[in-house]
Amino acid sequence: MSLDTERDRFIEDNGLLFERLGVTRMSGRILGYLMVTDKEKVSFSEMTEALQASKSSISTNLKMLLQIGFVKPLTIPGERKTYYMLSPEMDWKAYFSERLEMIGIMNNMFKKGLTLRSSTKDNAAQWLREASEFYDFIIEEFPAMLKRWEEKSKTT
Amino acid sequence: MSLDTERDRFIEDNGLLFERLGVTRMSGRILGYLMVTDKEKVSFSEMTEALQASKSSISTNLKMLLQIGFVKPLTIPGERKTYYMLSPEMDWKAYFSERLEMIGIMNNMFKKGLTLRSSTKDNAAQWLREASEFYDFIIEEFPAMLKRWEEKSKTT
DNA sequence: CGTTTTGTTCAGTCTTGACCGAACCAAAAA
DNA sequence: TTTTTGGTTCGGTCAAGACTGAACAAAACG
Repeated sequence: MSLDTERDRFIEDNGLLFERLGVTRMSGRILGYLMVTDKEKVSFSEMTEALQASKSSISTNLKMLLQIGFVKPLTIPGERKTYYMLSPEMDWKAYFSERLEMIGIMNNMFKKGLTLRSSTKDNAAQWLREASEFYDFIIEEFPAMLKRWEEKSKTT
Repeated sequence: MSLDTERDRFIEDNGLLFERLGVTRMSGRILGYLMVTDKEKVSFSEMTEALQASKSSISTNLKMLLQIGFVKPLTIPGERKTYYMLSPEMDWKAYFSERLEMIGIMNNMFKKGLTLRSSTKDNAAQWLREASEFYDFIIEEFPAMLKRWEEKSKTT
């Protein structure tokens, strides 16, 4: 298999993975491209070219990736265009903390459900309490875990 | 606000939440209904009635919830129908472990990407390495965290 | 046996939203 | 000023998949 088709395959696979994760296929392709391209920085038009996608799709999805912090813009004096690269300052800790918010929302549903029940002793109430206790635990432990990461990565 | 519309609101909200999480709205409604109903067990037809949904939709989504382990079937001697309830043996630990697999798949992409690169020293390679190290860390730490939960919940 | 109850499955519909093309805009260049 | 470049935005299209309804099974009942 040629190197390029293997990379192309990787890019498409990443698109499909992102789709499974609930994000757009195109954002996965953009990130996949940035992961395997040999260019140290990539312009907007190079993306539309490489991925054979419309400017609007690249624009929208690239903006999302910038927003999340996966990708960083890079401008050069005397050059009009903006280049893009995988963000060297990517903060995985912050990213995961954000994702943790969904856990919190789910937990709120459990607690809310509990307040809506007539009985607080039957099976459903018990179930909700256990669910909420587990989520409480996760929400409590996760920051400590991320802190351990901080310590560990600081030493390298 | 009447109690029932508040519960109905909760059920719909749970549907919308599940949708955000990438599962079907209907599965969220079913689970939401089981969370707030006062019945200790609910039959198939009660669900179609309560949620005003088709038998096929209930059938499909209920099967999914049974599969994940959120819901448990309950049969009664001398009765034809199957009843359903929030599973008293719900294993949150196992559930979270399953979800962790997505992290593993993402991590594999990072590692795969790294092998496809010409250079292992440039920014993208560095980015991939850091990403993978972080995911390695999570995958390594999570089981210990779940074990702590085990210990903690065992004492109650 | 038929009939009724309980649920599954499958073809079709309808909605959502990702993506495209074209119009548009801002800034630099000419 | 006019033109070119780089990118955004907006309306429309198209595909995926969630949900429906109807046809189908299986098992209990009469």
